[in-house]
Amino acid sequence: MSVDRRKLIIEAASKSFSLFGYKATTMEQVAKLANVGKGTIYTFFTNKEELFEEILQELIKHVQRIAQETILARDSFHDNMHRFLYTVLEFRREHDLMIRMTNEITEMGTPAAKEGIRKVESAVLALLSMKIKEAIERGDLRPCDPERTAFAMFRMYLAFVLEWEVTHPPLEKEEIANLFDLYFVEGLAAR
Amino acid sequence: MSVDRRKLIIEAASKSFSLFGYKATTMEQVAKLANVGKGTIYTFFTNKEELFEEILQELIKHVQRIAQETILARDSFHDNMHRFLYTVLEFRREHDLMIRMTNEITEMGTPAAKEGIRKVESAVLALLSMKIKEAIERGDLRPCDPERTAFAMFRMYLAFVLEWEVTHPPLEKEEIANLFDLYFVEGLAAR
DNA sequence: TAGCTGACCGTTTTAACCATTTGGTCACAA
DNA sequence: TTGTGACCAAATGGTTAAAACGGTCAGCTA
Repeated sequence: MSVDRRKLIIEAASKSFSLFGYKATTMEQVAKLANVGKGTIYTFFTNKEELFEEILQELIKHVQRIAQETILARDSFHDNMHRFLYTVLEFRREHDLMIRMTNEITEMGTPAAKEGIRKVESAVLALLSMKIKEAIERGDLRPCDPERTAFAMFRMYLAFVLEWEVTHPPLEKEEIANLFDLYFVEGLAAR
Repeated sequence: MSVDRRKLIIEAASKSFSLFGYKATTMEQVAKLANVGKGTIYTFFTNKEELFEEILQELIKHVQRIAQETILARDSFHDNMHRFLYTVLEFRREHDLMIRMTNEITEMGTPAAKEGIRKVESAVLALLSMKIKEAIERGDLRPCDPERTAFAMFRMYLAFVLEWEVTHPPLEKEEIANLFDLYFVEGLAAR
């Protein structure tokens, strides 16, 4: 084997998807970037969508690994959850392909990009859901539906990190952590 | 005075905005529907935007009145808040003009419709914020920033009512109330 | 003559057109 | 056997003439 053409293609496509988005990335461009003939791409991937899917799966694994690493046994549930959610959203905010997909959704309505974001979020939610389930079994959290709880936590975080600053001055990382703690962990009921 | 032309115009425009949306509503169409000349509209409203604004203000007053009525002194904070939020979102789900604006945002990106939704939500948030402030003063809630709390509550409700059912079976009104209570009022911390 | 109107104006949007580019194939070269 | 780029139908982008639009105003009518 001289060179791993599959890997070359994935690297080229990944770069192009991040740089120009799904729609603006052409198979010819990918072929040129990877120094392979266009036909070669189709020996590894049935079509453009599947090539994108492959890169998406890598992205998901990446964010999952990063998120996993934030969970530290010695820390409290609150600290762990906050770090977890913040890491995921920082990843979303900083990773080129994520940024590009978000832009592509708002500017055009590219279904592939929409599905991409949805899949990443769904993977994160599954992981978060698992962590919540463990916390319940450990006795750190009250019994509750892990899936719904993960959904609620993630949406609230998303709202504070991405939507709040549309109409208000952005919140500090610390402030978001405190709000998360107050609303979700402690509860608002007067004691 | 024979007929209140201003009122005729507002009724016709309201119908058309609800039926076809902001962009697809033409001033000529409104004039025909109202049985007035096109020029007459411009004796009451400086332009299309102001005509829309007027109808939006009526919509905001309407949702505010309806939401206000859900607050009953004899009921608990939890019951009141839930009824409040649910009423607002039911209004959003059922009112023709709200539905049409939401569609217009997702299908095209009409700025007027986007601003419209934003204004209604902002008015609701202000009202909710006030109610939370009262609850804190009354001692029903812990001290917290009313604006941020209103934002968090509303976003979470929106997420459960509108977004959850994109990927899951929809939640019953009762279930949402319970989740709201568990996450927001009681808190998830093990006791 | 005050209130109302629809023909009219400059601008924007739509639609029809064609040239180019695209994702995907396959006969052939290495 | 593995890899390729010329090739194809389909999709897209650019262009431009025609239609439709928001907004105005001279003149009509009650």
